[in-house]
Amino acid sequence: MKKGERRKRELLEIAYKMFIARGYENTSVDDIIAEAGIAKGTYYYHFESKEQTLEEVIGMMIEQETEAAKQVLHADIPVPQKIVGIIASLRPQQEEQPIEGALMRPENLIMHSKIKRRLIETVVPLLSEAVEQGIAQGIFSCDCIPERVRMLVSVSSDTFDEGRFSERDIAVFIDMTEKLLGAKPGTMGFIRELIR
Amino acid sequence: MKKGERRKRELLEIAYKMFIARGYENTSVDDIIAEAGIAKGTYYYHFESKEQTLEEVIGMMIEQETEAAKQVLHADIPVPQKIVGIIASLRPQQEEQPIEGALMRPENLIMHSKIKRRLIETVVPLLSEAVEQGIAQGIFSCDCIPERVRMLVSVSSDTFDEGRFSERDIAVFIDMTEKLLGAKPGTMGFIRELIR
Amino acid sequence: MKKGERRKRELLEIAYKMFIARGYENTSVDDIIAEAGIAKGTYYYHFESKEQTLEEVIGMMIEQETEAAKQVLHADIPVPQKIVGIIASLRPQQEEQPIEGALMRPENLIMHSKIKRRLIETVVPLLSEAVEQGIAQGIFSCDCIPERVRMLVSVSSDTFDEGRFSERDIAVFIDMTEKLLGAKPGTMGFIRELIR
Amino acid sequence: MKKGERRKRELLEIAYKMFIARGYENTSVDDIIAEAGIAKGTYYYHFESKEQTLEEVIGMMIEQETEAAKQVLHADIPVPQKIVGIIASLRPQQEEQPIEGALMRPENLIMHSKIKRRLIETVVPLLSEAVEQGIAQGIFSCDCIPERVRMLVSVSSDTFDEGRFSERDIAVFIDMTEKLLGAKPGTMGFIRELIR
DNA sequence: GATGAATGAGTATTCATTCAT
DNA sequence: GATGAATGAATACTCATTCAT
Repeated sequence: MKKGERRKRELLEIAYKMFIARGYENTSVDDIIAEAGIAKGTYYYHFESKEQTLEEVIGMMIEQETEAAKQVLHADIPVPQKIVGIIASLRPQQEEQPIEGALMRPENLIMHSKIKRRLIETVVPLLSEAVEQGIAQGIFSCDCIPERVRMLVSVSSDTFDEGRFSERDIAVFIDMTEKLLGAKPGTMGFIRELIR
Repeated sequence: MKKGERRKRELLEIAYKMFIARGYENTSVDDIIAEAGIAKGTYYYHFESKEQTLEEVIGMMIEQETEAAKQVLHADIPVPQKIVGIIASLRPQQEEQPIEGALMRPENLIMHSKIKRRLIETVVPLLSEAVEQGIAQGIFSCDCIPERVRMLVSVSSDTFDEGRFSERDIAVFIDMTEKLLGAKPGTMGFIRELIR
Repeated sequence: MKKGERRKRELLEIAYKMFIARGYENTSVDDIIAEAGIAKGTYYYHFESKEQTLEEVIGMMIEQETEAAKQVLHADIPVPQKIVGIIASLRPQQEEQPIEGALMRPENLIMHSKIKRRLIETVVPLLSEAVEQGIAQGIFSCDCIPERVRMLVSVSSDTFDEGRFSERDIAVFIDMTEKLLGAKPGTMGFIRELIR
Repeated sequence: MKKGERRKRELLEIAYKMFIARGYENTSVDDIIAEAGIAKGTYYYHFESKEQTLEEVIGMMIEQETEAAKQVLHADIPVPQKIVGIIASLRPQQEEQPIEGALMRPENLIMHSKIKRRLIETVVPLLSEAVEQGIAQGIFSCDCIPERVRMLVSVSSDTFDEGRFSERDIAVFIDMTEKLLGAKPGTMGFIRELIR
C-alpha cells in the first residue's frame, strides 16, 4: 500500500467514524478536515465530493462485512450455523460502532438505508447459496429461495438493528426462519444463544 | 370549520404534496409559500417551524389511514380479509400519492421512516385484535401476536412499498403470513388478487 | 379613570416589566400580547408602535420619580438631605425593579440610556434649586451650579446604578460632592448611611 | 504580515467605519460585504460571527488607544500633562471618527458602552500610576486613587464624548479634577487649551 | 501532493405593522 | 373597543466546491 493510499484510508476511517457518530448530513467537510488536521484542498484532492466520500465509506464497510460473510459460507460448519453466521456478520462490528444505536438515529437514515440496500444486494446471494446447501442436505425445503432470504434479512435488520428487541422477538424470528425455509422445528433454535 | 382552520388545512395539503413530490429536505419554505401564494409571515403564523409542519402533515396522513383501518377491523367480513384490508389501507391512497414510488426515493427517507414508525405504532394493535378474532374462530393459531404482526407489517412495507415486487414475492409473503399466524395453507391465498 | 385608560395602564405596566426583565429589543409585541392575553389588534389600538410604547413606559417612570423628587425638594428638611434625597429618588423603586441590576444589562442599554437622559433633564433643575437654597443658607459656595449638578448626577448614575460599588466609592463620592459644591468637610457625610 | 491577515485587517477597518457610521445593529453583514466587495463566505471565513467582528473591532481600537496612552505615561513631561494626555488619548482619533458624534447616537449605544467599559479597564491603571507619580512629586495629595481616577474618566466620557459641552463644563471639570486629586488651584488649568 | 482563501447560492426564522370584520 | 389572519422586508449564517499558488 502506497503512502497516498494509506493517507486516504485514514481519511476514510475518520469520515466513517464521524458519519456514524453525528450523521452524514450533520458532518460537514469542515468537520472532517478539522478532525483529520488537513486542509480543504487536501480533502478535495482525495475525494471528488462529500457524497462520493460516503459511497467510499459504505463500500469499505460492505467489503469488510462481505468478506466475513464469505468466510462463513465456505467454512466447515453445519448449514444452519452458516445462515446465522452470515446474518450476524451483517451487523457493524464492535470497533466500528462506537455509539450504540447510532445507525438508527434519524440523522443517519440516509447512510443506514444505503448500507442496508447494498448489504442486501451482496448478502442475499451468499445466503441463498447456503440455503441451497441446506436443501441438498435435506435440512431445508422450500422454493423461491432469494425472495425468502431477502425477507429474512429485511426482518432481521428491522427487528435487531435498533437494539430494542425482546426474547419474544427472537423466538418469533426463529420460528419464522424455520418455517420460511421449511426446516424442522428446533433446527435454528441455537440462534437464541447467538443474538446477544 | 373556521376560516383560519380551512386555510391551515389547505397549506397542510400543499406541503404534503410538495414533501411527497420533492422530498422534505428538498422543499424549502420558500417553495411552499410560492406554491400556496402566501407571504412568509402567513406560513409562520400557521406553523411553528418547517419541522413541525412535517409532523402535522404526517399526523394528518396517519389519522386518515388509521380511520380506514379501523373501519375494516369492525366491518362484517371474514377475518383473513380484515388482515389484508388493514395492511392494504396502510399504503397511501391513489389520490394522495401523486408520484409513483415517491415515498421510497432517498430524499423522502426521513418522511417515509417517520410515517412507517407511526403507522406501525397505530396499526399493530388493530391487526393484533383481528388476529385474536381469528384465533377465537379457529382460523389462526399462534402466540406472541404483536411480535408476529409487527414483523408482517415490516416485511410488507419493505417488500411492497417500493413498488418493485414480483409474483414470487407475493407468493412468499402469503406463505409467510399463513405460517406466522398458524393458518391452514390457502387461507390467505386471496391476497394475490388484492395486491395490484 | 375610565375603563379604557385603566386597560392601557395595565398594558403599560406589563410592557414595563417585560422591558426591564428581558430588554426592550428582546421583548416582541407578540410576547407582550401573550403576557397580557390580548390580541395583536388590541395592542395597536392602544399604542401607535412598539417604540412609542417604550416612550410611554419611560414617561410613566419619569413621572413617578420626578414626583418623589419634587416632594423632597419642598420638604422641611436640611438642604444637604434634600440633595441626597433627590438623588436617591432617581433610582427605580423596589416594586418597580423586579430584577436586580436589570437596567444595567446590555439588552437594556437603550432603555437605560433613554431613562438616564430624561432623568437628568428633569432632575438637574430640581437639584440646582436645592443647591441654590444651600448657597443662600451659607452651606454651599460655588458657581456654575447646573454643570456641577449634572456631573454629580452623572457620576452617581455610573457609580451606583450598577450596584457594584465599595465603601471607598462612597467615600470618594461624598468628598467629591462636598468639594464640587464648596461645602465644609463632613457636611454630606450622612450620605454614607443612606446608600445601602 | 501574511496575505490573509492583511485582508482581515482591511475588513476590520471597513466594519469599524460602518459600525461607527450606521451603528452596529443597523449594519448588516450584507452591508459589510457589499462595501468590501467580497462574498458572504469570505466574510465568514474570516469572522466567526457578526458579534465577534464587533469584539475584534473594539479590540483593535482599544489596542491603538492604549498604546498612545502608554507612550504619554512614559514620556518626559510634567505629570499634570500626562493626566490630560492620557484622558485625551481615549477619544477616537480624527481619522478614526469619520462622523462627528457618531458614537453617541442611540444606534451606537452598544458599541459605545462596550468601548467605554474596556477603555476604563485599561486606562484606570495607567492614570492611577500617573497620579501616584504626582503624589510622589508633591503635586497631588489624595487617597483612593483608582476610585477617583475612575470617576474622572467616567465624567470626562459623559461630558465630552457627546461633543456638546460649554466653556463652563470645562471649567467645572478642571476644578473637579484639581479638587479630586488634591492639587493646588491652577495646576490643571492648561486643560482648557487642550480640549478643542 | 498540499494549501487555504474565496465563493455564492441556499435557508429558516423574526417581527412590527395593517386592516377587514 | 377588539380581533387575528396576513404581510414581506430584513437577517445571520452554512457549506460544498474551486483554484491559484
